[in-house]
This record gives sequence, C-alpha cells and structure tokens, in this order.
Amino acid sequence: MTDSRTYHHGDLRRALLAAALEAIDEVGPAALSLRDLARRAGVSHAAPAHHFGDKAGLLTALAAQGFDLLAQALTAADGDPLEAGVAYVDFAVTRRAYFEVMFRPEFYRADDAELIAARARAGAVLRAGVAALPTGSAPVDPGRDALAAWSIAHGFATLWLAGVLPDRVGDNPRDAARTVLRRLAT
Amino acid sequence: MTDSRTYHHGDLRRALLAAALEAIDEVGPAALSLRDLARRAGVSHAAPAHHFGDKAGLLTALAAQGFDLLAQALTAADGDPLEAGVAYVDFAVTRRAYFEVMFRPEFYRADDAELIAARARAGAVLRAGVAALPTGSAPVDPGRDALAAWSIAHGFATLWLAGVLPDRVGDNPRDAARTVLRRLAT
DNA sequence: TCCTAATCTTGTCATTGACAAGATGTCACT
DNA sequence: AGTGACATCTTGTCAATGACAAGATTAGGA
Repeated sequence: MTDSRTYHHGDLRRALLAAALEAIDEVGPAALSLRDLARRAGVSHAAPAHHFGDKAGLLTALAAQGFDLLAQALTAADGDPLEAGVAYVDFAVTRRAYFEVMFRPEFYRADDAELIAARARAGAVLRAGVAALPTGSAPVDPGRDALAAWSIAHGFATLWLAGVLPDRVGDNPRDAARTVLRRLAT
Repeated sequence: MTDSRTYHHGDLRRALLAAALEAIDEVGPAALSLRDLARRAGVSHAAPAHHFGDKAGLLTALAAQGFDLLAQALTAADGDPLEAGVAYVDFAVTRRAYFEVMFRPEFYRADDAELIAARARAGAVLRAGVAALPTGSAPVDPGRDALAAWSIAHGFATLWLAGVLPDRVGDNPRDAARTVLRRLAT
C-alpha cells in the first residue's frame, strides 16, 4: 500500500501519525508542519485534513495513542511502584514525541472524548502502581502520596528531556531515575 | 517615550519583552508571533529583528531574564527548603510565561552566554536551598537529594500548568505544593 | 555642524494552515 | 455487471508569518 502510483494511499492515517512521530523527534511538536508530514507520506498537502481536520486534530490522536502506550508501559511494571516510576521516565525518554505532546494541552483538543478516556485509563494504572508505596510513619493521605510520586517521576522526566540536568547524572535515564526515585520510596 | 508619534520608540526592547509575556500567557510560546508583538508595541513588523535578530533571540532573552527572576524568588525563601519548593511552584504558576520558555530549549539558543550564566545563578540558589533538607537514615548523596527535590517541585509545577491534576488538589498552588512537597521533606 | 551608528520602515519572498472545489477510487446494493 | 453514494486524495487559493534587504529617520559625539 506504500505504492506511490496508486491514487489512494491505503493507510494514510497511520502513515501520517508515524511521520509525525519522526518529525516531532526532529523539530519538536511546535515546529511540526502538516505539509511536511504530507511530503513524508508522499501525498498532497491537503490530504492530512481529511483524516484529522487540522493540526490540533492530529496531535489529539497522537496524545490519545500516547496515553494508551503509557498505560501499557506502566502495567508492565506490575506491582513494583519504584519500577513503575522508572517505566514512566523510560517512556518519556524513549517515546519522547508522544510524551511531549501528551502534556501540552495547548496543542490539542483537551475535550476530545477518546483522549479523555485514554488519559483516564493511564491515570488509573498510575494510581494503582503507586498504591503499594511504603508509607511514612504518620497517617497518610494516599492521594497525596500518589501526587508526590507522579510529580517526582514527571519532574525528573521533564528535566531530563529539557536537557538541563547536570552531566553528573550520566546518560542512562533508567538508572538515574531509579536512584532519584528511591529517595521517595524509602 | 511611549509617544507613538515619534519615529523611534525609545524603549522598544523592553516593550517587546513585556508584550511577549502577555502574548505567551494568551496563546503559549509556540504560537507567539513577532508581528503580533510589533503590533502590540505599535511599531512595524520588522522592528523586533533589530533588537533580537529572530524569534529564538527574543525567547533567549526572555529565558535568561526568567532564570534571574527565579533565582530571586528562591532567594526570598532563604533557608527553608520546603518554602523554596513552594516558591518554585509559585514562580511557575504566577510567572507562567517565563517558566514555559525557560524549560523548552528548542525555543531558544541554549548556547547563549547570558542565558547560561543566568541559569547557573539560579542553579546555585536552588542547590543551596535544598542543602538544608533533612536526610534519611541511610548515608545520602546530597546531589541525589537535590535532584529529587528539584524533580518533585518541577514535576508538580509542570503538571499543574498542564492542567492534568485532579480537581481534588484545589485551586491554590502554594497550599497544594506544600502538602505534596512535605512528602519528601519528612 | 556633520557624520556615523543605531533604530525603525517599507517591500519582498518562501512557507504554512486552512478552506473550497473537483478528481479518483471503493464498496454496497441491485 | 452496473450504478450511485461516499470516502479519499488533488489542485488551487488566501491570509498570516519569519526572515531578509534596502532605505528613511533619529541620536549623539567629533
């Protein structure tokens, strides 16, 4: 179906999303160009509009897909809250394009039903992953603990992606994340 | 000097930075338009180029100014690491435009000397603020503790700005941050 | 005064997002 | 097989933008 001689592409929607991931990795979500995606997919400049309406539509689809992939990644670290945090950071780094779109609501339609559902699924997995965290001595608010855990993992991931962490942390995000996250898990 | 009848603006650089803060608060840093800033300042569309070269130049100046303001805000919470964290979150929320640019290196020139200096100043204040954190029972790596503290504050601030936190956290970022950050400070 | 540099303007070009209208392919139904 | 409705893709167009070039205006010192 990648035969460029056919009038119909055959799988353009998927091809555009894949091209978007590449493009975002290269230039970031802000500089993403629909026309560039069309060129990458070998179709005309107006073809993307049919599948996504506009740029926000495409990024909405990407974000929804990203939340599902994140839920999947967190599920893999079943039971171990520390490893769930590591998986969160790992997702942000290895699937950077998804992550960068997911947490920038100004790029997509935050009221999209499919997106809201996907985000809710990821949120449920995330809260479940944190539930097994060892609590302090004082009576704790589980909501607060989940927020703290989410914050530290999200913050470390964001700072890593922003490239502002000192060189000392090394180049292995999983190991670095585990070291930092352990500060909360003890 | 704000007299629009004069050929020279008089304080265009400052006016453009102020207009940029407004515009970013309205549409975000990605959708920022130099021509819109020029209109807001009452000058021609090419006037900004003389002061900042291009868009990245303007955002570089904004980011550098932001790091200095952050350092200033952190210094105000002198000595108390918990309040330093609260001040960090408060800065992100109340001076959102600065914060959103500062941690998106793809928007500006990360090799700018003035920016690097400002960021180093802010980093020094941040590390100093965390130094007084109560350590756990085990022998600790102060660098790790600083990273954990930075991560949790930065993560909470980022999640707050992204608007993905549950309604339960309320609408007061300072109080909410204090509650979450205490999880690390005990 | 004059002159040099800084500041701002006008004009231009390629790129982009969005929209409209038309061409082509696909598929269900007869 | 034939046909019509719909999905998919194309071509054409427009306003907005970033960047650049060249010229006008002003400020401030020799």
